[in-house]
Amino acid sequence: MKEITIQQNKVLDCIQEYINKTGFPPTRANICKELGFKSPNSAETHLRALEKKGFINIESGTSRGISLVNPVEIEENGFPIIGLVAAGSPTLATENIEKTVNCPPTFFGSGFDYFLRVKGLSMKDAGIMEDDLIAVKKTQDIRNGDIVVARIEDEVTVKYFERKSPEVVYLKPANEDFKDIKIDLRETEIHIEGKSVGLIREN
Amino acid sequence: MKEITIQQNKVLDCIQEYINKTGFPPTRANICKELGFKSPNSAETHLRALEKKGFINIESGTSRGISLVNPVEIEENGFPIIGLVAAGSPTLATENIEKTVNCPPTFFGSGFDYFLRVKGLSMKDAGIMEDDLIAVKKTQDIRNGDIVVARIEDEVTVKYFERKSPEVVYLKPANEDFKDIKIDLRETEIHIEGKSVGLIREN
DNA sequence: TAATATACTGTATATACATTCAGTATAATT
DNA sequence: AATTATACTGAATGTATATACAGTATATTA
Repeated sequence: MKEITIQQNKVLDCIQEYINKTGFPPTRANICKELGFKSPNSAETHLRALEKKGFINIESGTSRGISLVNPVEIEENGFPIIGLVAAGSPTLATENIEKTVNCPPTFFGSGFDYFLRVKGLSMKDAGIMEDDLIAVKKTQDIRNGDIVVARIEDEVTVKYFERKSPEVVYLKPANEDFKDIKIDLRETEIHIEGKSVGLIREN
Repeated sequence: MKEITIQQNKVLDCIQEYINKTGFPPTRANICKELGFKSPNSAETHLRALEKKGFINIESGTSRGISLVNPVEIEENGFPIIGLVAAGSPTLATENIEKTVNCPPTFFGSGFDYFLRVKGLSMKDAGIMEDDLIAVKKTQDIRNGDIVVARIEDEVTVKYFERKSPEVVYLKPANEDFKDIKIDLRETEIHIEGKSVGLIREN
């Protein structure tokens, strides 16, 4: 964004005010009237300068085709959506990323790392439905009752976490059609990928 | 604000989307192209109807002189959260806004207008839990099975919508502890505030 | 039964508007 | 010394656009 002159700034402000007042952008003639110009070409040249400097867009051949280029997104906050595949750890490898979602990092309070697309209805009673996006925070700081993204061997699941003893952990679904998964840590290895800190559903 | 027809609502949505997309309102021809009309007069008559009913203003003799009476675009990307109170229509009045959430307008596909904080568990089996935020799109274009924000008298609820006949509408909860609400339109007036197009849960 | 609202197609036209060309003038670069 | 950018007036022109008029058709209301 280059520097702007005083007159060009007046024109820019004029456009903004006109839109606020009427709901649609001004014509060249409108700008002339507002700023006291006597030729539509005065407005035209200023508009071209503003376009060249990146402050506005002008749709060619279109009446009132002026649109303001707002400094757009302050931060580019793209968070990846990862498909929850039955096998394998959710990785941030490009091939596993469906797309990215733009939202503030503080969207779900303390922060999160990625979205996981849920398959199945094992957490139905916790309000987590098929194809919902869980906001996952990578952490090992898990407490009983947290909803965790856990991996056993190559299987990744979303479940309630409950530690019964130093050796025994339960992964509990929120759906009576599914059974609790009991894990004896002396026999089976379990990896906690993170925990759910929020949810997004796209209808 | 009188009632609006489905076609008129499509035109209204079209205007809103066009403004969001381009920054300026559409011409009659633009609307025709978007909605598949073959005559500019199709758009014209709808516009006049919308003006008569108070949804838009039309500046006479002015190109693209359409402005929305209820511009939902409050800020760049700030969407208000409105508490679902038992009494009264959810309004965008300042005192009803808990806070605003920043996210892209296209977060849930086609766009939405505000968030509604859900009270109660009547939509539990649809994965809508207490204190969840429903993304609500103001529209009258409702189909059977849609989750709607409906108002009967002063009571606002979130339910499945199902029209049984021209006179009978059912509002169905997604929780066996709650009963279907049967509404005879000849006796009771029902206002559809909008429909749910998405959901956010903050853990 | 007539009148009105909705929902369109299709044609026509005055004018609102973008845009180019021709100038004048001053200040800042190269 | 020659460009280039800024800052305007003034006139000209093609077209983008609003808008009226003439129809067709269905549904609702008085």
